[in-house]
Amino acid sequence: MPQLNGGGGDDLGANDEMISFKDEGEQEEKISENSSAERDLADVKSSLVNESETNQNSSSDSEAERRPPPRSESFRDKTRESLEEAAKRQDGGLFKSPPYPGYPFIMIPDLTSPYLPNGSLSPTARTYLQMKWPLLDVHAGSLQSRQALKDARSPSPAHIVSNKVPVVQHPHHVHPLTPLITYSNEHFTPGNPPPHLQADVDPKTGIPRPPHPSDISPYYPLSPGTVGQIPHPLGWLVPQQGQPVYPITTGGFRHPYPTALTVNASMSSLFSSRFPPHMVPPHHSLHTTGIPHPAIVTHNVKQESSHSDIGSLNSSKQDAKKEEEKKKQPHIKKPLNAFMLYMKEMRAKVVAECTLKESAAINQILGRRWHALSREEQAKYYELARKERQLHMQLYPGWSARDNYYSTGSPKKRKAKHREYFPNPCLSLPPITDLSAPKKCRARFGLDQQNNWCGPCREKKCIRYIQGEGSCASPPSSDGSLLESPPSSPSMVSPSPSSKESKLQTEQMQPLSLTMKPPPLLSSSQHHHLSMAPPPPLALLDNSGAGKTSGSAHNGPLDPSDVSSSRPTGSVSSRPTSACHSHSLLPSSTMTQPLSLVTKSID
DNA sequence: ATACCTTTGAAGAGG
DNA sequence: CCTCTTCAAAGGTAT
Repeated sequence: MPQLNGGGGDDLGANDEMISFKDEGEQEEKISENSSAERDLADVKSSLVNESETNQNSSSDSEAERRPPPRSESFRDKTRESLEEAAKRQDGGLFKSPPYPGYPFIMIPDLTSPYLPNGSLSPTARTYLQMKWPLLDVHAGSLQSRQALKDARSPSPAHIVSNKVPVVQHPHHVHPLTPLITYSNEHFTPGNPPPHLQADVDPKTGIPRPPHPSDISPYYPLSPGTVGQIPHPLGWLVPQQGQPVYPITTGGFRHPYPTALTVNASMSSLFSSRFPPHMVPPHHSLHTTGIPHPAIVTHNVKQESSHSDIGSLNSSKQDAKKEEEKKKQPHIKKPLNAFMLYMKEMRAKVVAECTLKESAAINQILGRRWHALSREEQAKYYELARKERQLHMQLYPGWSARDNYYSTGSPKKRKAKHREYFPNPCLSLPPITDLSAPKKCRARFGLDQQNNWCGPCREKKCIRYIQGEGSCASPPSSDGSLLESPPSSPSMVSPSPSSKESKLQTEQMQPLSLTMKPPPLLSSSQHHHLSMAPPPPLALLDNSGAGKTSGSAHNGPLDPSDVSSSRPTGSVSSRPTSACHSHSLLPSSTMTQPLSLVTKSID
C-alpha cells in the first residue's frame, strides 16, 4: 500500500500533474480578462464564465435570449454549434460560485482511511461533501429535490434526479467511510448529509461525522439487523459459501482474484464503487433503486445475464461460445483519471444547473472548470485517480489498457478517423492524409537529417511553433471550416499547453516536479527558440488549433502531459471554438509563459 | 444500433 | 525518448 498524504501533504504522486494546472485556472481567467481585444467567440465564453463566477445571479434565465437564430450548416457544424451554444449558455451558470465559497467539494471524512491520518482531515478533504449537497440544492429546482433536502436523511437521492445523471447514487455496498466514494456520483455519495443540511457534525472537531450505520442504512440494502454493524468493506468481495465472487475470474483475469481480497478496505470500497456489479454478488449488483451501477461493463453484464438468465439458454450454442469467449476476456474498464472523476462528480451539478444535457457541451464546460480549479481542488482528484489506478492494479494485476483497445470500435475505423484529421505540423508539408506519412519532420527525415527539419520540428515544438514562427503553419484552413472551428478548443491551444506553462510559472514557488525537468534533449538553441517564440497570431492559433491533432498546440516536449492532451481524436472540423478561452489568445501574459518555461529550464 | 461529440489524463504502441 | 492513439464517462445527436 502506497503511502499517501491524502491529508493535505504535497507528496502526491500526481504532483506533477497537479502542478500543471496549479494556477492555470486563475491565470486563464486573468488573461481572459485582459485580452478583451482579442476575444473571439470562445473568449466571450470565457468572459461569461468569469463574470458568472463572480455573479451568482447570473443566469440561465437569459439563455433563450442568447440563443442565436438557427443556422443552416452541416450537421457537424450544427452540432458543434449547438454544443458551443450550450456550453456558452451554461458557462455562466456553471461557474457560479458554489454556495460554499472556498469549499466547492465535499469529502466525506474518513477516519479510517489509510490515506488520511486519523482525525487530521484536511480542510480540502472535507470540502468534498459540500459540493455534492449544494448540488442538490441547485437541483432543488425540482420540488422533489427540495423535499429530499428537507429530509436530510433522505436516502435515495436517486429519486431526486430529474436527469439521467444521478445526482446521488450510492455505491453498492461501499463502505461509506471510504473517501474513495466521494468523487463521483457514486463515489461522492455522501454517507451523511452535509453540515448545512444536517447538523451531524462532530462537536469536537467540527468535522462532519463520518456516516454511521444508522445513517447509512437508508442508502444501502442493509437489513435492520445490520444497523450498527459496519458492513465489511469487502463484503461483496468476500467469497460467499465457497462460491466464486467473480464469475469472470474463471478465465477473465490473468491472475486469480484472491489478490483483490488483500486489498484494503478503502481500495475495495473504491473498487466496488467503480467497478461493475457483475463482479459483485448478484444481489448486490443493483442499487436499492434497482439502477445498475454505471460502471457495469456492458459485455460483462451481457455475459452475466446470459450466464444466469434463462434467455441465454435459448441462445444458440454459437452465441454461448462467443459469450464464453467474452467471458474469458472481461472488459475491465480503465480506471478513471482525475478529470474523469471530476467530470463524473460535477456532471450532475452542471446538468442540474443547466438544462443542458448534451455531454459534449457539458464536458466543454467541465473542462474549463477543471482548469479553473485550484491546485488543491485538482489535487484531490489526482489523488483519487491515483488511488483508483492503484486499486485497479491490485484488483487486476495483469490488466493492461491495451486490453481495451478497440473495444469501442474497430481498429481500422478508429485509426482512419483520427488520421483523417491529421494536419501536417509543418506548413511546408501538405496535410497528412496518408496514414503512412510521418507527421513530423523528425519522423520523416530522421534524426540524422535534422537540417531538413523545419524549425519547429527542430525545436520539437512543431505545432506551437507553427503558430509563432509561421514557418510551420497551421494546417490549411483556407476553407472556412477549419478556421471556424477548431482551433481554439481549450485543450487545443490553451489549456493543456498553458496549463503546463502556467505550471512552470507557478512552479517557481515550488521545487520542480520531475516532469518539469527540462528534457535533456533541450538544447540551448532550443531554449532560444522557445524564448524567442513570438506570440502566436490569433488567426494562426485558430487555424493551428486544428493542429491539436498533432499534438499540437502545446508546449510540446517540455510538457509531459502534452502528449496526453494532444488529441487527434478531435476532428479538426469539429472542434468547438467554445473553449477557446485560451491563453493563446492572450498575447502578453501568454507569451511570457513559454518564456518562463524556458527560463526555468535553463536555470 | 452504432458512432460521434467533447473534455483531460493515463497508458500503450510505435518510430 | 517522443509522438500518437486509444480509452475512460456521459447523453444527446447523427448516420
